Amino acid sequence: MAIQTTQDPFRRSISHILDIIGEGWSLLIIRESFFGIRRFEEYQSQLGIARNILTARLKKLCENGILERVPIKEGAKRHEYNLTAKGKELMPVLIALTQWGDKWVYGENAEPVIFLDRRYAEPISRIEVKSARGEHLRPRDVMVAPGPGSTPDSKKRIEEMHRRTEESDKNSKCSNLEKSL
Amino acid sequence: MAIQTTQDPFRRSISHILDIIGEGWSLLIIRESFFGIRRFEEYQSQLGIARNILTARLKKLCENGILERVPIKEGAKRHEYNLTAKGKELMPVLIALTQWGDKWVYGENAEPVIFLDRRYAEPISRIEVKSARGEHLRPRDVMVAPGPGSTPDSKKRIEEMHRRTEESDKNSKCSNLEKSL
DNA sequence: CAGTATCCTCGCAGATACTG
DNA sequence: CAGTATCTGCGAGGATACTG
Repeated sequence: MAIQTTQDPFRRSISHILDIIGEGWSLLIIRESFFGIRRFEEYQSQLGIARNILTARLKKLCENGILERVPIKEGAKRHEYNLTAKGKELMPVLIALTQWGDKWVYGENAEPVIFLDRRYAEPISRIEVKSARGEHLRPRDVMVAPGPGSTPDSKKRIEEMHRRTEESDKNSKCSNLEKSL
Repeated sequence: MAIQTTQDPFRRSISHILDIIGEGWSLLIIRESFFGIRRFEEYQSQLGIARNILTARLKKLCENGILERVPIKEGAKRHEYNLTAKGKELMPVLIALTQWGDKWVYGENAEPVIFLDRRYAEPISRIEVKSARGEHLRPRDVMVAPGPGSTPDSKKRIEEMHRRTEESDKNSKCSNLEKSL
C-alpha cells in the first residue's frame, strides 16, 4: 500500500499499525485468540482460512510479538500460540470496534458480544473517552493534535484543521443529529 | 476473504466491521477526515493514493454512512466529504489503535499524536476499560462472552474458553511480565 | 496434527490519460 | 478541480496434495 514515510510524523502512526494488524485475517486471528483458540487446526477450522495463509499470518503475528509460539508441554514438538502482553493489550481496540458495530451496524436489538470483568463475571461498562477532568467526552469534543516533536508549522495546520471542522459541522446535512451526539 | 455467515453469532461482529472499514485505505481516509481533510484532491495528495481507488473508497465509505457527500455551497457542483455521526464515533477506535501503537510500537519516547479535549484544549486522559464498579480493568481481567441471543451450548464453550485462558497463562513464557500487566 | 509446497485466481492498488 | 476510464502488476487468499 506504499506507506509514505516522508509524511508528517503525527500522521504515520495509524498506517504503521495497520501494517502490523491490518492484513485481512490478522485481527480475526487475534479475536479467536481472545476466544481461547490456541492451536493451528483450531484457527483453521474456526476461520475457514487457507492453511498456507494461516501459516503466514501466525508467523507474522509472532514476529511482531503479538502471539508467542510455545511448546504444548516441556520439550514437546507440538506448539500453541498464546497472546503476549502486547497482544492482550489489543483488547481495547477489539472492544472499541465491537461497541461501534453494536451501535451502528447491528443496532440496539443485537448484542452479539459481551465483555466480562473476569473477576466478578459481570459485564464491564462500555469503553469511554474521558477528559483529564474525568468528564465523558463525545466524539465531537475530541480533536487531534501533533505531539511535542512536530514540525514548526504544525500549529498553523492544526488551527486550520479546527476551523474546518467547525465549518463542516455547520455545513453538515444532519446537523441536528450531530449536535445530540 | 470469505466471511463465514454460518458461524457463531457472537463471532461475526468483528469480521463484518472489517468488511466495512478493513480495506487497506479506508481507515487512513477516515483518519484524514479527523484531521480536517474534506476534498478529493486533498485526500489524494495527503495519502498518495491512486485516484480511481480513492473514488472507490470514498464511494464505499459514503454507502456505509461513514462519510457524507455534500455540495460545498448551496447548489454548487463541487462536493466535499464530511464525517457523519457514525463516522465520528470511530474516534475511540482510532484512539485505541494509537494508544496501542504509542506503547508497543513507538515506545515511551515517541508521542506522535495527542488527542485533545476540544473545549479546554487540553490532552484527554487515555482511553480506559472500566468495570461496572468503576475500577480500571487490565486486559487480563477482561473476558469475552456470548450475548443473550446465543446458542444453548454457549455456556459450555465459554467455560472451556476460560479454562484455556487460565491454562495458557500458566504456560506462557513471559508469565511474570504478564502478571504485572 | 501441524504444518509445507504448488498452483491458480481475483481484485486491490498504481499509473496515466481523458473529461466537464 | 474532481473525478472517470483503461490497462497492468502483484500479492493476498483459496484449493489441494504432500510430509514428519
